[in-house]
Parts: sequence; structure tokens; C-alpha cells
Amino acid sequence: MCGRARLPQDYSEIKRQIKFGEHRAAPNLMPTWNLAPTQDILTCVRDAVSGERAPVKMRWGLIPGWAKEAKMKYATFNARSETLETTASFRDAWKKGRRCLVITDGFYEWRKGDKKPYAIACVNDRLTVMAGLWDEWKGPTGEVVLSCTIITTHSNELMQPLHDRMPVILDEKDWPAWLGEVETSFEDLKKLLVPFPSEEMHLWPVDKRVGNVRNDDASLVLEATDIGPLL
DNA sequence: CCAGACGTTGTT
DNA sequence: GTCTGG
DNA sequence: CCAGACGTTGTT
DNA sequence: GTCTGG
Repeated sequence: MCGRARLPQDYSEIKRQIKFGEHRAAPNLMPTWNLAPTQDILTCVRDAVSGERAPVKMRWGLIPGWAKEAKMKYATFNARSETLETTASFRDAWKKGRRCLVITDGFYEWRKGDKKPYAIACVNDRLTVMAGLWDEWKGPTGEVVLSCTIITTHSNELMQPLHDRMPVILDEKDWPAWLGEVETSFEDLKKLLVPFPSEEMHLWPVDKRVGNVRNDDASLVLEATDIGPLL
């Protein structure tokens, strides 16, 4: 992974797939196709009070509670699944069960070597829902910053030609466990942090314009075609 | 003991 | 080359 | 993640 | 906050 994600523009589709209540539809979330770390990304968490799924915008790049500033000097937009439990920046969120779903239309990946950009997404127009962790940072003046990270694992066959890492993508059947809707041991949760099946994903080449995050219009995603040649 | 780090990806 | 901004 | 900046004096 | 290096 995984420096860029594509946010969905169709929020009725989010509601259908994530099953947000109508009253929690987060109408203020701006559609974005080309999203980078430090920007706000759409997540889904289990509301501690109501127990329901709630959409929350969070800064992409986890800021641990102990950080002196709400700005990290090192990369925290991805967390390696292999080292989550012990890594200083992520272990608190993990132990506290601060897990979230990161809701995207897919993501962009630049092939190692020639930096040719591709879009990658789940098949059948399903949202690409990634496993995330979040944390809360409180500033001296009381400001609160919610932030998150996307967990990575090794790549599946589909993505191997591009990259040796990919985000952990969760099938709908695993959302309840990840969100804490059903009691799940840490041991079982870790078993979810594996590559998504290649057969359930597809990728296609996209214009180099995607490399500049300020190019953020619908044409970046409308050019979706079949897998196409990788060379 | 205190000071300083605390991270990932990709490295033709 | 390395850091910052988006 | 990639793209773009990377600086100073002096100040319409 | 907590761990590591010196």
C-alpha cells in the first residue's frame, strides 16, 4: 500500500452496504476520488453509546494519544499487521480495541519500478472496506483530533506485480467482529489480517494525472476498464 | 538514571 | 537527496 | 502515496 | 505513555 485511496461519491450506496441508519448518513462528507495521508478519510466505527455503526471522518495517519503535536514526524498512515501489537504508535489503539472500517471505492497503487499508476478495487461494485485502527489526541486547549491508520499485509497474486504490500480488506461477514459487534478474541482478530482473495478484486491502469493529488475529478475513476495489460 | 524515539514503503 | 504539502 | 520545493533581502 | 540506548 497505500498512500492513496478513492472515496465513494455515492453515499446511498455506502448506506446500503454499510447499513448506516438514515439519520447517521454524514451528509457533510465531501466526495473525493484522490485522497492522500493527512487528509480526512471516511471510517465506520461502533458507537460506544448506541452500539450502532456510525460514520466518522478521521485524519489519515494515526496520531497516538501521547504525541506532543497533532502532526507526526514519521509515517503512520499504514500499520504492518505483523507488528501491530508491539509497535509504539499502534499498540495502544490495538489493546483498547479501537478498530474501524475505512470506507473506500478502492485505492491507487504505483507499480514498483516504472511508477505506472493503477486503480484497485473489489469486484461487483462493492466498496473496498479496509481494516483500520484509530486513536484520539487531545491538545492543550482541549481540541480533539481523531485519526486512523490502515493495516497492511503481504500482497495477493493480483497485486504482486505492482507491490509486495496491500491493505487488509475485510469481507462483509467479518465487519461485525472487527467493529466489536460480536465478542472476538485478539487471536481471532489477527486471523482476519490476511490478503483479500485475488478473484474478488480487479485492477486497471489509470492516467498519470492521478499522481498529483490535486487532480481530483470524476474522470479519474470513470475510466475503469477490465484488468488490461500490466505492461 | 535521563534523553530520545516512537513508521512505512520501496530502495535501477 | 530529502522534506513538506496535499 | 507522489509532486514539488529546496532562499534571501527587502518590501506595493 | 513506554521502551531503548547510552
